[in-house]
Amino acid sequence: MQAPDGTRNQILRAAFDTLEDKGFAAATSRAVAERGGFNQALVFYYFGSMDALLLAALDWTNERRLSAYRAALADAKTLDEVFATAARLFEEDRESGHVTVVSQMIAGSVARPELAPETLKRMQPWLELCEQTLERVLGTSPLAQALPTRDLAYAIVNFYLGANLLTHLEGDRARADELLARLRALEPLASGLL
Amino acid sequence: MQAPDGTRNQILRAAFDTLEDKGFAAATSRAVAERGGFNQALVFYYFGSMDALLLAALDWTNERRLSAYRAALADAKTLDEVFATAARLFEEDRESGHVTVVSQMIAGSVARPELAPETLKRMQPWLELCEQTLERVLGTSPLAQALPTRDLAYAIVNFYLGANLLTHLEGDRARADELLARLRALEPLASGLL
Amino acid sequence: MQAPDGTRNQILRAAFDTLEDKGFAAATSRAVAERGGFNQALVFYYFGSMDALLLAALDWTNERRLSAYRAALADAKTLDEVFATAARLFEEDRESGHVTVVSQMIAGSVARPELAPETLKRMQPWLELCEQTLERVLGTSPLAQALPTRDLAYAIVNFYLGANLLTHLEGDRARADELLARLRALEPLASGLL
Amino acid sequence: MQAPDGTRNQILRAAFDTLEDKGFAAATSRAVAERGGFNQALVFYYFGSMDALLLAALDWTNERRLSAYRAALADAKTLDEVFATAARLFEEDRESGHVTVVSQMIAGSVARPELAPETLKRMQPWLELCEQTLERVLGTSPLAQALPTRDLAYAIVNFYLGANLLTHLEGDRARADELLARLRALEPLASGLL
DNA sequence: TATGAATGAGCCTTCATTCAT
DNA sequence: TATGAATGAAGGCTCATTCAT
Repeated sequence: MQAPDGTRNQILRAAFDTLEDKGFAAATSRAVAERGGFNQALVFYYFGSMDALLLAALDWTNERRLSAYRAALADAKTLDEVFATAARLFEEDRESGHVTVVSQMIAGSVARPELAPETLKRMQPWLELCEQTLERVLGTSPLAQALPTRDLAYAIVNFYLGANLLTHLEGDRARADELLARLRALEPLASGLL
Repeated sequence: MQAPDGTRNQILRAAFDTLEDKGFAAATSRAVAERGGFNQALVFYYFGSMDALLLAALDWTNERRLSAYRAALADAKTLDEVFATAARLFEEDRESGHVTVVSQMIAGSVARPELAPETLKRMQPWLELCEQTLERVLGTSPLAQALPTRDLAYAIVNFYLGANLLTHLEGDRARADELLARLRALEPLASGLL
Repeated sequence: MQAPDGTRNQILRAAFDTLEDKGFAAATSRAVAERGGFNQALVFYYFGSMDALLLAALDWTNERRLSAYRAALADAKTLDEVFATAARLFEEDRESGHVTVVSQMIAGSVARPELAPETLKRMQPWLELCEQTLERVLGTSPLAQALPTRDLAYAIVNFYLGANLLTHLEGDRARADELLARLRALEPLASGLL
Repeated sequence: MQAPDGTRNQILRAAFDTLEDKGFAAATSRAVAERGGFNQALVFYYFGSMDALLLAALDWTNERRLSAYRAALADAKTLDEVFATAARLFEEDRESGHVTVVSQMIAGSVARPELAPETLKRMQPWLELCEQTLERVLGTSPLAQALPTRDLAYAIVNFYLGANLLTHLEGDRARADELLARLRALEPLASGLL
């Protein structure tokens, strides 16, 4: 009962973890196996190829986070609430390594073009969720007219990815935290524009 | 005078080109040598290691672009002019592959931690240039008070990197172009806030 | 009675088929299991090892074909009849893949020396059958005196194996068919020599 | 001066030797490197792939043997002389392992279909040489009319390949030698038929 | 009887790097 | 300055085989 498909999940976790703190180029089957403490051949037994494993790891984190986002954002009605919720979720993402894995997969897709369409496909739900949420909150406000929700969603996701890259490079999150705090402080101003 | 260090520059170019369209994980000494049409061992003769070459390539593009940015922005006094200039420069960056190389180096620094501090060091001038320019243009305007130039600079660079990742993944720049056009259209609004 | 050892035979068939059209070096337990649609471990459950399975597959086809040859040749009294019968049987062999499997096992025995004595043992009945048949038909004719039946039998089997190799390589049987037709046409000449 | 292209030839020799006494399925890059006493990666440095190396080894022995055959057969005018020469050349082939390598490559081409057309291409010169020689010696004799030289050539090559397989399996050449001696004794008879 | 999971060894190939020339 | 040759380590992946169930 407790852990059906235990090994498969173990591999998925190990792949995710490796991607997170060793990065795409170092996420080799050997590295994943070592991290997870299992035999290297199991990667291929369960997933067939490294590409498939990496994409499965992306799916795994995507699903987990998407449902968290959806659940949390469903209750957020005002811009204020959305800001607060998003800040918390984003914090969780960083904590869990989700954004890092996503950005590593995107960056890695340049070296491995076969991954690109698959990775892109997995980004779409985020763009849609972001757009829908903005639509609901901003509606037909002047701000949404100046910058359509579709474009704003794109900007936010871009920012989100870039922020992760830099944060990782810096090794600490102080500067990103500072920026986030500033942005949150802007919310009343933004709310005023509605 | 004729062509001092001709080969060295050739290698630099080849490394840059490879990073740009094959990505960090595929930027091997062999790939670079093949692209540039020279002997693989020359990489080590001139640069000592792949890490050093990659960083040198980053320096190379950084210097070129930084001086272009500095020259162009020096003349931009108003927010309007900065917007116009930045849009043109950014377009050049995308055209030349500069942003791609930067983001690949940043993403690759996760797999190769020795690169991280070096890569980070090479990002600082951009953050500074961005901040100084904002400072000059926004000065003590209300906008700069709500969002300090330092934070705004950080946000802009983040966005700039993330945008490149997604654009590369999508394979075409339509969506990024659209967003950029929208942002430019916001300038009068921003100017009004000053 | 119904289907004793159904699975065992299924494995045998799959091994035979795999040997026939993938060849010795590609006749892996996985390939056999996939071809037969059963679990890979069954190979070892029923046969203990791949070597044993391959030899069993050789036995299987050998037995089937040997009894067919014996039955058919028993009725052939004259050289004429032997020629006709052998041509038909040989055609069946090629159709069924028998010769291919035999030659693949022989060739593969170089890479896997443990197989060699076992494979050789399984070739003896053919040499004997061939010799006995020749003996019966050629008897003490001048031809048999010039080329003893034992040697002629050896020559025929050699030819038979080599012909299969080349035919397989060419991908079509046109040239072998042509040669066979020519040889059959020689029969009156040979009969005349008796 | 002494050994230009030394290593390349060393690899070729090692590949040939491995093919000869370990067989196709065991002719791995490691096995070849170990046999030749060089680094495994050199195989790929010089030949790019195992397939390419194996084919190069086939070329190597083919060229050596073909020129020996051509030189020797050029002087053979009568059937008698051809018989004597061929017997000597064939003996050399067996001594040097040439036939074994050829038959292993042919047999192995079943497992590795990409090799098949290349291997086949390398068999053509033999069929042609054999046919031309027969043509020259048998001319328009009754024997050549009963069994066209083209077909006879095909038969001889088939026999040649099959004989090698069986000989290898038996581990000693006694029986093949015996057969060969018998065939040579038939020459006066064949000459009589001209 | 049958199977899914697991493993250690080995496969071909590519890596960054060194070195003699 | 430049190169071809060479290497040990590591890459993804498949192998025959075992074992608990």
